[in-house]
Amino acid sequence: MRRGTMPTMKDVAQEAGVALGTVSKVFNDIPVGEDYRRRVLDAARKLGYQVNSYARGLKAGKTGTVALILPNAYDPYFAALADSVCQALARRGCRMLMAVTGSDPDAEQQCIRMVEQNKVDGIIGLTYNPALEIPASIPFVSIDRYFNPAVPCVASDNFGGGQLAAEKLAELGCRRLLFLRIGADVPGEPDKRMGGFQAACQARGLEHAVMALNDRDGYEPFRVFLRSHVEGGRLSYDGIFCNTDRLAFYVQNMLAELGLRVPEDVQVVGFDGVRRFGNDGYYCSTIVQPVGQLAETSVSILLEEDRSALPSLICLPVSYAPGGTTMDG
Amino acid sequence: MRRGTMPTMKDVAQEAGVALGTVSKVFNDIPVGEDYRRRVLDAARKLGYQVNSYARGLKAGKTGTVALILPNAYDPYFAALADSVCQALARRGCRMLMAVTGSDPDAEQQCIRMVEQNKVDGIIGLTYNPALEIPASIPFVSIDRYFNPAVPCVASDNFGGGQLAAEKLAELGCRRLLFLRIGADVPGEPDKRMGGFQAACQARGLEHAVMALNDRDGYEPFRVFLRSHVEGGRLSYDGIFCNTDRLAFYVQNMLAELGLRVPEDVQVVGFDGVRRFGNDGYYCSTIVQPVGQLAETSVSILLEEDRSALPSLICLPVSYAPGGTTMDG
DNA sequence: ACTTCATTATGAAACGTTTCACACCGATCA
DNA sequence: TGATCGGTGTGAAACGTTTCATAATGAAGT
Repeated sequence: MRRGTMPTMKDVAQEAGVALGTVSKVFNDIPVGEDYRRRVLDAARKLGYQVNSYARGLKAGKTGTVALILPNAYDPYFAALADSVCQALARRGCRMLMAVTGSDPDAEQQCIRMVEQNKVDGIIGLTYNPALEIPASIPFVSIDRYFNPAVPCVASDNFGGGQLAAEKLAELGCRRLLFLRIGADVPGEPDKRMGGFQAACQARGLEHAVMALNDRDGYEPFRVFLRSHVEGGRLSYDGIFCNTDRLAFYVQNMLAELGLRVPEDVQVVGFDGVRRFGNDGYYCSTIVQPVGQLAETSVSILLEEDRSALPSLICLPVSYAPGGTTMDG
Repeated sequence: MRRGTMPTMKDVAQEAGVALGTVSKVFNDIPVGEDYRRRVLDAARKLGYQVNSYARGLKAGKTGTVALILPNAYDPYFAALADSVCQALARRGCRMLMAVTGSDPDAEQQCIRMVEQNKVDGIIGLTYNPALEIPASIPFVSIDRYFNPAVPCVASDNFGGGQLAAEKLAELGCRRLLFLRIGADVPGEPDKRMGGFQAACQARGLEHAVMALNDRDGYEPFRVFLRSHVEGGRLSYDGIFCNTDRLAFYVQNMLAELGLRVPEDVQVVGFDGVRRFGNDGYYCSTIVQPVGQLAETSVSILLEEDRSALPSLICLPVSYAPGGTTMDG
């Protein structure tokens, strides 16, 4: 074998006294006589051979790499997702290429082009651009965004989560509910949280109101809104459902400013189930998204061989967890 | 051009009426006549051509991909680091391959083998295995771990951070300081936090004590320790420096349990500068690590062409930020 | 003993780049 | 006018795999 450079399949073939194709078969789990297999593996071990995945990627098209496109990597929900996806891929012997977009539609499109050129085996995207051009040549799974029936979407049961939140608040004694929503105007899954909430309120004949804001508006209008609904030291609502834990976190601070106690005066439920820093609890009472399952399901759909009959939307069950902002502890 | 498949350089060359090598030069920023350059770029745009990075990786060895190896992706400090590294790489037109190890030394070694086979241009690692075998063929930059002078390490000024914490607490009126440390027994940079703390205490003639625990011990022994040092409703210490914000977060809860008020009875300073969930503050008063600079510096050292005279240790300045657990707000 | 057939190893071709020795061209100079 | 030379475009070879048509082998049937 040539020195000073990584050994190649040819070197292994020579060392083992077999043909090049035989070595290739061994490393691709294609049946080969037991004695041949052994000779190849021994030679490979002896030389410290490792498959060059770039040569493989060039010839076979399969690269064992999947791209994850996220708005950012530091928000706890996205961070948890990235971690889970990375592990789910590792279990299958795949690598994760990560790209962050800052929620910018143009950056998202550019990321897709970038990973397309990188010949990944698939893309998992949590994106904000409904007009995203997805190359037909690369399998794509969308998380939380149901843009297009042709693109499989994996999401939590957002409608059910909205219902659950309203029902929990009602059970805990709330009579006048408020839904607070912040986010981009994406026609994705998360909007269904409101639908579920409203449906449950109507079914129970509960008084309820809704206030929705766009990300770029910031949280300030919520503060103004809440202040304007305080009368005689009491808020017109006794239960608030926020569409993210982050919003619920802010709302707690706003309520404290107004001299309102949580959960005694107002109960608050968030959405996401993001763990607290210390990982020993939640930031608030919340509807917990099954992040691990979300990742596992996305990966298995993405890597599914038979792409003829893929589901267009998979909803995963959510659950409720008390976190100190409701009367159940 | 052949249909139903991605265009290649050959297609572009044909379309533009130039040679293959000329197209290659254009896409590698090698000088070429202006008219040729234009013809090539026009043809490429028309065909929607994109360089196949696997073919490039095979021939040239450069892949434009860098691996980041982390214990996990969900801890806020690691998440922030991952986000920053991803952005720093993107600015340079590179992609980030992410691997998580769960702090397991064997998993770390396996990750290195995995990315080695993937022919990355370099590895940025935050690892716990001091005996890690790093292939000489791949540039490696270590974050926070100064294992080996031959491997460049980028870290915060941990010694200075320890000093700063002690000095701040002293300035704020503390007289009996306690250092609490948790973590793996890695002989890396973070241990210097204690050194700096002790040096500053000695320089000022301050009474001080230290308690250090291994990750696997959990936080419980700290609780026991603190309880045993309460006498007559007062703790024997009036200032606590924790080696991570996470620990400081737990310590706050423990102190509250003991009926001690933070910061009135005891002031607490953490380390890391992790932002709170809402990103509008810190979890505690803390020594802030310059995460963005850490990432930027690591990447630029990793991608440095001239590898003959690399620094073996780069210390980046830390700063202090009040976060509600000290008397300065 | 000869054919047939299934099984399995073989090695050349191809994947899409980069590189480099070479050819070409116009300019400079004796 | 002819030789020399720097500059620039050309295209064949090489990178390390996978694939596939072919050859070799051995077992079974006549």
